[in-house]
Amino acid sequence: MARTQGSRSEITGPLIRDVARSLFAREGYAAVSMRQIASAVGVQAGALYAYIPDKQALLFDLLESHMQDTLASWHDDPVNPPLIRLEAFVRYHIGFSLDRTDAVFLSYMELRNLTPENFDRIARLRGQYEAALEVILRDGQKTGAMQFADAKLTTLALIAMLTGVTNWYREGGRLDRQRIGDIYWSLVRGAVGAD
Amino acid sequence: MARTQGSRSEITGPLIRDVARSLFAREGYAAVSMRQIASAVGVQAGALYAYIPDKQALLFDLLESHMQDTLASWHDDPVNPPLIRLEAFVRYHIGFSLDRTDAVFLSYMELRNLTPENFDRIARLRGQYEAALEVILRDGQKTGAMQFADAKLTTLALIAMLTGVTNWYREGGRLDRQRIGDIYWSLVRGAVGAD
DNA sequence: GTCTATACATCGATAGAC
DNA sequence: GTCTATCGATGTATAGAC
Repeated sequence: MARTQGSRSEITGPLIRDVARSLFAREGYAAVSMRQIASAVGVQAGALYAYIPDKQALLFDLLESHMQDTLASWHDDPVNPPLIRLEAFVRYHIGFSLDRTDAVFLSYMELRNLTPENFDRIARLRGQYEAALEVILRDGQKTGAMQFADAKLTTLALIAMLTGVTNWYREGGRLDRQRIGDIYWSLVRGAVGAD
Repeated sequence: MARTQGSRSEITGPLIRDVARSLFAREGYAAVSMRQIASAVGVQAGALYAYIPDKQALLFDLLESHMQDTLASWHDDPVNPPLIRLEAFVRYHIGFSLDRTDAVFLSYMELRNLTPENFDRIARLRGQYEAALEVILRDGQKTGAMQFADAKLTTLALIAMLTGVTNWYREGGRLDRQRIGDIYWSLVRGAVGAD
């Protein structure tokens, strides 16, 4: 199977996604042109369409793969005490989010630029992730290790709080990741009445 | 001072801002055209430029006036105990945000579409608002009414948590505003170690 | 697989009539 | 103050050569 001259499909495909993720995060989906993406990749605009059907599919692919990664990388062990599981979730969510700030940003910033069908699919994945935290909270409530008024609201409140880290964190800043995890865990522990 | 025929400046001006705020929030600044705004207002696109210099100024005006409203409506009384002041802030922030979900959404969603100069001005206003919460937390820490590791991080974490309400709240939903305020206040009270 | 070239729509903003 | 008309730039996407 001879290679076409100039063919670099094995790197161009992923590169398009990397470039698009970065540009979308920085300037917004609607503000970024296909020409701009192509230029950063190092090809002409027309060449992009050998890899993706259209711009919308590119955005959806970025959001879907991010949500699937997020779900697939989280491992909960219901055998452990709820507080141990909650601490693991907090540290996982912060670490995972800080490793992919662009994707995290896109995943709640560009939902409105998805078609209704694509939006529903992403919302479903997001719901699954929220459920992963909610089940821990409900278990903790059951065993008496945690105390709060509403598991659903607490789930949404905690995820919003944790995800907010991506808005201000800068590599090499005042606090390292371990310390940030410690601080947020103590906030969460208090919020769920586990002191 | 005779009115020009067809002139409706006293309503068209504010209407442009209302329409733009709503459209920008729903579809994003970059995705909304001036023709779209004009159509929703009920004029032709060219007429918009009698009220605003350009699209960028329209966005900046929306964000700036929202941040100034947010700052101007908040009243803190340093004489009160820190926990009382914190509860007031929590309820104020939730209530004020839910009254203006579009503006709140824009104010952290469209920052990247501001020119650098405009961005700096909005960031400065945002910093003032964060400082309003931070001073309460530091006072609470001083008096021993609150306990947490880092006042700056706690400030950002709490604001992210509270603002998140705008992402899921729907009028006529399962919980009314009073109840939502109660639930979030108990989460915050726990987070700052005030139990 | 990538290029050049281009079709066709739409963009922000302006000019001049009324 | 608003209209019609339009400029010049830019948008997504496609066609056909190599």
